[in-house]
Amino acid sequence: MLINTRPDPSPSAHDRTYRGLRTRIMHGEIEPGFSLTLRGIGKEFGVSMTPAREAVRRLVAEGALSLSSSGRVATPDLSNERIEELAALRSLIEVELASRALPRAHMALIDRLQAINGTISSMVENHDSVGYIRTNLEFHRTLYLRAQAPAMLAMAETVWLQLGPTMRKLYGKMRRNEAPHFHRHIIAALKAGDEPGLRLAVRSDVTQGLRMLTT
Amino acid sequence: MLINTRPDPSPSAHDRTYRGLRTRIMHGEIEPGFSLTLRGIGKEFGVSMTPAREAVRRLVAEGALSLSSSGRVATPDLSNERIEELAALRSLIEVELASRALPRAHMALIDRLQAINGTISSMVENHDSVGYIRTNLEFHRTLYLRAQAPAMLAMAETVWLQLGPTMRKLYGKMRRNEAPHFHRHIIAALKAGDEPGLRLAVRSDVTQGLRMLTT
DNA sequence: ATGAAGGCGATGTGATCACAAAATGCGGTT
DNA sequence: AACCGCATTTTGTGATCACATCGCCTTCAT
Repeated sequence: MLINTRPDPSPSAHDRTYRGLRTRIMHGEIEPGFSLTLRGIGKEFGVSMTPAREAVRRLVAEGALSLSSSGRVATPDLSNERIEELAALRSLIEVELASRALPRAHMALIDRLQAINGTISSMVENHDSVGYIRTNLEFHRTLYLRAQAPAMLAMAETVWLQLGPTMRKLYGKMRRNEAPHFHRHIIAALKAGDEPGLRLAVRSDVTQGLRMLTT
Repeated sequence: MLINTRPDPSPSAHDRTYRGLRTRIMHGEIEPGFSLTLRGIGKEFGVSMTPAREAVRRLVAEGALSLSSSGRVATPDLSNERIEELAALRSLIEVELASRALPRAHMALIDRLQAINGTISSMVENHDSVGYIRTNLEFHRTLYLRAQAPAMLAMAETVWLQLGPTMRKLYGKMRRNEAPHFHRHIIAALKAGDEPGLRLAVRSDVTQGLRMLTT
């Protein structure tokens, strides 16, 4: 063995661009309605227009970006009806994922979830909204990974992506010092092996935040 | 008024390519594992490699095509676990869509569903498997459109797309003359305004076909 | 006859270019 | 001072090209 200790030796340019944009959108670093240009994206990631276009097309296909009639690309400004739909989808899919993860949830997983929950609290104290969103998603993803259902998890992440820019607005108007309330219910239900309780806790956690956006 | 009676004056080249490939995949016209080339796609749709690449990237993002490590693109050959996941997703989302469509389902809609059901029967008689899949999806889409939930419908169509090539195999080994059995249950539940019955009928209809694939 | 090695063709990737359409800003008019 | 029209600039689209890589097939040696 000689060189190349990196796991992925050469991520293609369009993939780097895609991933970069994706995390920025999912973590709510871009406000809804913000408009992007292909040349700007290319310049930012040091690539030409071609990979930038491919990354944008991919994100448009996933609903993370919206394409105006003239081809202009921007982060979507969601209507209340669409937010309600996406919240319902989160609830449907994530409750199922949690339910499937429950029989496989050992103590080590619960410990990790509690540690992540602690990080979320510190994010709240530091008023770091992007960090809050990122760590909150990490909490959910850590749980759902145990479900061993990659297609469902991908679906859930697609919904997160669509809600990303809107999340920013949500946690902007959220009252501070509000720790992740229902996360404790989720952990308690996991410990007790209480499936109905887990379903209710996940549904509540997913629904609570989005509800204050549609009013 | 002079020219241009078409509703869409100039669908972009990549969009025509995308739509063409999409319907062929969703309707099961391509067998699982079939491999495609960008130049071949471009030649088929009369465009250059650039729009073909964009269409392919979009379809890969939706899970309709899979990308090998070397960048080769092919229709995915789904594992049994993935088929089970996608069937569960269909069940979750489509039951919700049907439930939301129920209060808006008037007699005209039920008549149209019955007409589509008749077309499905004729497709079965003619041994037209592609026509069967297409008309079957039309049945579901017609119902779900009444739910007025575009994000959910898009999600459901993404799942259909992923199952498209696999559907071909299913209806190949399905015994002929088997009319759409649970569709009658769906229509009956719609007429009666029976929500639990509707949920059960949709879940059964979605699950029955996929079950014989995973065995 | 069989297996390996080398070469040739096919294929994906990314950059660049020409072009059309849209947006922006400037200047003139009322 | 406000508004309309035109020109300039910006931006997306699609085609083409150069290049690296992968696969396949031929060919040669054992």
